Amino acid sequence: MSTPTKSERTRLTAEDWERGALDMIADEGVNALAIEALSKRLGVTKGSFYWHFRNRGALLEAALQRWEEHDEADVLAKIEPIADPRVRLRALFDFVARELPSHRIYAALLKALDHPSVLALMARVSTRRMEFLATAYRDAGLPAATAQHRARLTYAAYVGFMLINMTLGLPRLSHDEFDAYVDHVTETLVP
Amino acid sequence: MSTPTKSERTRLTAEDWERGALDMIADEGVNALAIEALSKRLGVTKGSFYWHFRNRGALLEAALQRWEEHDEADVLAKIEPIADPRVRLRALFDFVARELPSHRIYAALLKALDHPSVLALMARVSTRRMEFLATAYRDAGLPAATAQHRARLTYAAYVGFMLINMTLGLPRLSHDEFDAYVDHVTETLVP
DNA sequence: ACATTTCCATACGGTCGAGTATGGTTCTGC
DNA sequence: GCAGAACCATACTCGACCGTATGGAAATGT
Repeated sequence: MSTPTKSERTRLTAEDWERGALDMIADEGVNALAIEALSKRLGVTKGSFYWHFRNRGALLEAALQRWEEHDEADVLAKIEPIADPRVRLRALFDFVARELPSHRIYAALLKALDHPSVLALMARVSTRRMEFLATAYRDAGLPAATAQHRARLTYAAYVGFMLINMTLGLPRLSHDEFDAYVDHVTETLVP
Repeated sequence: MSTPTKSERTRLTAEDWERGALDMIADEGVNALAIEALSKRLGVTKGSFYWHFRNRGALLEAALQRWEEHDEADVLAKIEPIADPRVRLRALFDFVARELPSHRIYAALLKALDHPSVLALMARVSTRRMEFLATAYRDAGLPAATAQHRARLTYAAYVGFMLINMTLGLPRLSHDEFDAYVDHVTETLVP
């Protein structure tokens, strides 16, 4: 009855390191991602790490790519099929409320734009999400140019909100306040 | 005819170090602010630095405080007296277009929220600016609660725009595109 | 003019974390 | 049940900075 997926005392794989790296990023930020600290967290030593990866940058790159492909894509996958643009956009904002691991990582990455890899990733993600929003607004009947602007504004509001509420240590909105805010935003931004 | 303000071969003061630090932050980011590198930049050695400051943290703290008091305050000072809220908000957005040193630093700080001092500063600045916006919206006739939400939304859009356009390496908007965007934003957000 | 303060150079010690070298242990195929 | 591969531990080196110690040069008062 050996359960190899259980994290008891089994040997590690590259994927384990990547997941561990993402956990660590979510908890302590990108700059805190040190391989010796992560090794301790995983119950091994550096010797293990340097068998799986060439160096620290390779791990970060792999972890970010994993996040981009999995978590990031999941968000759009769950929202994209929603037909009504109003509901679709509303769903997008609602995602921010829940403290999904994906969003915790997003917020952590927002704090680490110093790093070139993180910067490049966020640039890709941002353009992708803005295009998604532009499509939604066109579906809602806005002319192309207006939809483009509104998409930019909406994404800016989104990322700005993430920054203000999750990244900065400002007093968090209560549940009711957040609902009222989201209502206000949808009324203001969604045609 | 000695011109002591000229940066030829004069001795340094604490203020010089603070300004130099801000320049360096604007150019290469907060994490690149190393005292030996800054010393070289200023044409002296570490020995000078440790006469003026206790350590690196003290310099960063002083530089940030300087920015907060001077550059930061200047922005509001120029905008606050504008009576018409529409024009006032418009002016605020217009400031983003110009590559003022103050904004370059703001963008650099946005990339370094990992650092506690930077985080605390940005939290202060954000609340201050949001309150400023809330006042503007109340002056424009919005009810208090709505004004609060709209202020949050506007500031989120502002900081998000800074992030997308200045911090991330995305293709910058042309002058015309920017104007069109600002028009769209003011029409959408300003009552 | 000379003493004192102010400012800077040089040289050193100390830390933190990345990366390497090398050998030991555990798995897997045959 | 052993050979080779996969995985990990231990013990280093090395570079980048921070911070300190100390003496010298430049300004400034008297």
